[in-house]
Amino acid sequence: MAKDFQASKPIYVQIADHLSYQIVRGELKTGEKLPSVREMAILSGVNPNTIQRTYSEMERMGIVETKRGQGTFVTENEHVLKELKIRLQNDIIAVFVQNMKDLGFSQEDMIKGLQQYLRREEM
Amino acid sequence: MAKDFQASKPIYVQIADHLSYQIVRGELKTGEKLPSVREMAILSGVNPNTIQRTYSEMERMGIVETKRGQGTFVTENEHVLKELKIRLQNDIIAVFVQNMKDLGFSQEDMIKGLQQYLRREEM
Amino acid sequence: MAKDFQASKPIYVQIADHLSYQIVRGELKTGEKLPSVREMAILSGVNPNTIQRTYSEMERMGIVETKRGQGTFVTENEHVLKELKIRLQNDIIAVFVQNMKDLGFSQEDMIKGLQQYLRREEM
Amino acid sequence: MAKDFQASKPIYVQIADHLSYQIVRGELKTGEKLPSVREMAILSGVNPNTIQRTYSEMERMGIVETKRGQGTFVTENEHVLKELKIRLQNDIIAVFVQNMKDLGFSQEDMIKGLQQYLRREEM
DNA sequence: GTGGTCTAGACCACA
DNA sequence: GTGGTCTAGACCACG
Repeated sequence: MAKDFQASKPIYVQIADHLSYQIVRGELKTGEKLPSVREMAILSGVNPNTIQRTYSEMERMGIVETKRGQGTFVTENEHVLKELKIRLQNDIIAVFVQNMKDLGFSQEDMIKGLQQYLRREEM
Repeated sequence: MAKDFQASKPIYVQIADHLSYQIVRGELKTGEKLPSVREMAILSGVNPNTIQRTYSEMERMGIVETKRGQGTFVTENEHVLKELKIRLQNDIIAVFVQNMKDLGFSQEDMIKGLQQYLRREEM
Repeated sequence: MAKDFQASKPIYVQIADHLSYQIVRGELKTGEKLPSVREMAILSGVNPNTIQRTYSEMERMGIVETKRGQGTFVTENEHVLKELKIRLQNDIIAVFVQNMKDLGFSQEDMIKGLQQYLRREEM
Repeated sequence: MAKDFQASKPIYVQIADHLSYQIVRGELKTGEKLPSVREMAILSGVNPNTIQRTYSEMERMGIVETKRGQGTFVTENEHVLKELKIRLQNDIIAVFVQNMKDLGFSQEDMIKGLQQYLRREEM
């Protein structure tokens, strides 16, 4: 037990997630060009191949579209973006629920705890 | 070089968190003896100094008590444990709320999303 | 015009197609273990990374399943294999029809030509 | 090294096939002059010797006729062109039948599959 | 052993 | 310039 320090997701997934967040939040707008593979590699401090894989995965998921010789662009398919948002939301909730469960909280506790937290924050 | 995505928390904090979780969940019971610094270091694959720091921090927070020549024990102060649970819960909720905010969800959305998720999971 | 000599598909796709054929023809049976990435790399005379990609793609398509530390296996999902056969068949027919069209044959000609060919071959 | 998958046919044969297709489809008309060896070499990005060989082969098959000092022309012998078309058609069908066989389809399956495909395409 | 990830550096096709 | 593919060699986690 307890040997999984740094058991982080693959870098190419981390970057994909990061970009997905930016897209969902509108920081990267629909149709907008992403940094080129090489640029992004420098920005992220990783090898271009890793970014290549990130972009490939995102294309496979329909989040971006690549045009040879032109670049990689955020899809304009709103449906895909909506699904993406739902997926990301689900992941967040799943982590939350798991953690709360681990702490021994019931479902009711979770909702109450969240409501209290939000009420406090509002003030 | 250049592989430090998601700059994880210091190892000694990670271990402290991990132990705190175990305590709150009752896997480590109140009054129970923790593994010695050396044992824990081997279990965690970490330098004993790191564990020393973990235990010091936890003692500072009142979560554990060390008795010279005997070892480190989970506190029997129920109030502290209760506070600990609340603090961990708070951290989880804070992360959740931040992530949901980043995705552009309102407070109302968060609660509704959570409720839906729990309802789905129940089935 | 006419500059696309050797415009062959990527090697990793060629190998995937080759394996798919073997699977559909039953030379690689359902549940059977494929050669390891390294073995296959030597057999094919390519870099292990290329085979890795081949296997990844095939897993993504559900044709094979990989078990960490054990190997890569032909799926036992008959439905997927059926779909695969249909897809491969479709590809073959599409090429055939395109070529025949290029030669100026009508749809009727294609069928008649095929029937004649088969009749001749039977004898 | 080791990149010769799908050992493609010799280039001079590829070019001959390509020209034959154009002739059969009427893009190169009977009696029409083909590009000179040097022109064709540049167009194809190939050594003139290779084109020379292409033209020689095609002459041997009676598909073209070369006139010293004038150039190379598509034959006006309709019979040869007819045979050429039949030969090309045969090659296409042979490949198709072989591939379908490899996939485990019977002769009946082939015809049915083709008919279905054409019917689908019509829509 | 297995597959999975990553790097470094190369060449290609497209525009 | 762009993305796409491939190689060579390395390290990791899993069993």
